[in-house]
Amino acid sequence: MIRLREVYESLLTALGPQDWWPGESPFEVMVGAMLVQNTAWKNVRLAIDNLREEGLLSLDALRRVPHEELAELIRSAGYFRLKATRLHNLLEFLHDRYDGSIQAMRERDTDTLRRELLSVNGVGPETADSILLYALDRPTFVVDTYTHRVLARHGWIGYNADYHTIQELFENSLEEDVSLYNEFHALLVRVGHLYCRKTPQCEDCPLCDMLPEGHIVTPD
DNA sequence: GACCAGGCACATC
DNA sequence: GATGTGCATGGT
Repeated sequence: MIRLREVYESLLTALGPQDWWPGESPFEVMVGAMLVQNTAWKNVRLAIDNLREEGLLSLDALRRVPHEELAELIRSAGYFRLKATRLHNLLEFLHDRYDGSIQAMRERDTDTLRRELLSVNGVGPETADSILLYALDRPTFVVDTYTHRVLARHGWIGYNADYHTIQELFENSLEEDVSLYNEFHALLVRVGHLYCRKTPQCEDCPLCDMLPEGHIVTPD
């Protein structure tokens, strides 16, 4: 049985706090969550920098930008036409459902918010949970490619484990703590970048160190 | 020049 | 329900 708390402590000791989405507005976090889908964060930052330079990191401003123009501004984030459409879908949702008020969203319960977010075309489980955790401070564990791969590689879950199962694993074995979920997810992405890419770099991996002697990390 | 990255929706079987 | 495919840029 995986001791997630120990995994967390190991990662934090080895890698330190990741300080994810520091000093950014909830709205900016939402935009980032949409743009980062299946994309390197470096490319997303270029796109967000463009939006910031144009003064477009607010709902009202961004809603007024024509589709073609928005697509060009976020080109660096990849899938730019698709993401322009999906971003507009989210913006219209925020406007229609909450009159653009983050405060109004904060007053809604987490389950309802998650259902509503998932109803937006372009928002899937990870994007919804990223928004809930990183923009709205809800104790919702975010499961992404690295969460799945890192746990599976070290034999803690099966490769066929689905999103909900992995999320429950975290939420059931950890205390409900926004800061903990925030940091843990960021650490999993970081350790994934460093040691658990498609071609594993297991040497010096803090998680491989936790495994029994002679344990072989399984390939994908 | 191939390979990869903090997904998601949709088509087809 | 499972499996396959399109979407696209920029870094390694």
